[in-house]
Amino acid sequence: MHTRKSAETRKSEIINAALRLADKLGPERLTTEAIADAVGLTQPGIFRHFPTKQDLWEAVAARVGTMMEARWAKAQGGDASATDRIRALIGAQLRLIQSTPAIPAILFSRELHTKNEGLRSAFFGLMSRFHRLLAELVAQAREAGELRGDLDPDDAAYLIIGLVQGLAVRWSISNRNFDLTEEGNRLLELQLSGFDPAGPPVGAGRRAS
Amino acid sequence: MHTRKSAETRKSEIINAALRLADKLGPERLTTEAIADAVGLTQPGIFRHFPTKQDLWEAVAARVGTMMEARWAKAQGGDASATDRIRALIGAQLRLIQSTPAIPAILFSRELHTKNEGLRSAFFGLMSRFHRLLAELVAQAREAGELRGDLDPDDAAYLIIGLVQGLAVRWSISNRNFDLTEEGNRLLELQLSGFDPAGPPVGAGRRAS
DNA sequence: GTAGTTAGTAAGTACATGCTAACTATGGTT
DNA sequence: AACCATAGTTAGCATGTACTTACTAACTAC
Repeated sequence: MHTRKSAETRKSEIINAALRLADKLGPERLTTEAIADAVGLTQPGIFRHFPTKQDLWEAVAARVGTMMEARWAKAQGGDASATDRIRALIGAQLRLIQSTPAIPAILFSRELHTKNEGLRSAFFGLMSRFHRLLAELVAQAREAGELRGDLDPDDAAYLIIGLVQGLAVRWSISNRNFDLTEEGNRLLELQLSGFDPAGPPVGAGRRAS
Repeated sequence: MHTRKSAETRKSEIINAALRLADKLGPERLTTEAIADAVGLTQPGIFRHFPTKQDLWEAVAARVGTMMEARWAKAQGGDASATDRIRALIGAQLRLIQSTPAIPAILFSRELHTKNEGLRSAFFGLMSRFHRLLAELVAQAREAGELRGDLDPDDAAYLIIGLVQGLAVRWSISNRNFDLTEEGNRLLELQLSGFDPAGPPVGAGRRAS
């Protein structure tokens, strides 16, 4: 009756389902039953692959981590300017959020973090790495004269990350009624224009319109 | 045996406890039992004051709403420049978050929102009003020549809100190991410097150090 | 083809949690 | 001082959910 698959593929399926459902239901309301249904197993079948639900969450976190790092690495490839690499990095992050909207939900779920210190620190580490990456790019761009020389790379990176986070939050609570990457690119250009060494566009001192 | 208080004060105590515990446990893990313990009642005693838990959440949301609007209004009073009113508004918001850290947790809790459409739209409305307020201040500052004339007030307001949200998130998942308002003020100054019509500080075109 | 391993199932346990029902006792009003 | 509206209690129900146990059937090695 039941179709039998290798543990590897099943684990992967379960993690995928968890990511999909964590978005649909919210991370805390994600039950093993819901996952089992989605994946075509009985509820206890989940525990064949993950001894506890916490283990499942850790696997999900690991998956999210590798997804992110892979995209970050790819966005760094090539020999574009530092500023363009910032654009690429943020673009990659926005596309990832768009394709896997559970990520911010999990990342910022207070529930998971209070219950699960391991997850909290894992995500904190992820965000720290993202920040470091961005700050380095800002420093490079500054060095290359593409950005203001008085810019603190750490703070500039925080502002850019805030842009992404604020956008993700707004996207989520607005029921996703706008295009994430489009809006994100516009805001990023505005943010970068504020970091421009040449100052704002010509004629910006007084109202443009 | 039990001390008996007026329904008014008890309701207030319950809401306070809910706010404190929503921060400590996460909004979704906040149980009526925990609230009852904190307030010195038995668990069913809560239901004497709020027929359902949803009613409690709505009362909490209303409280948060009035808290925010009161602070916003106060931060607007006086005859400071538009830019300084932006500083005051953001400062007020940061202090509110610092004194009531449950607020971002509740505001962005996916769980509450999926379960409770009323809350979702209430908070969405709150955030929209905040954004409108900020955007108007930006527009005024632009009009007064304090900010770049090419600035889109809506987008600029989104960036500033992102700054606050990103900060709140980082503060939360870092276990609050930095001073929120201090960090916030520094980042706000950086953000505003990017909106300055005069461009970046003198000598910023190349590395300052 | 038989034996051992393991993915899967059925049935059920333990416990948390929102909520109800029936009763109790406090404290302001008369 | 008696009254009584109501804040509060005790006991319990219904439901949801992580996890267990004991078994079954599919795949794999010999």
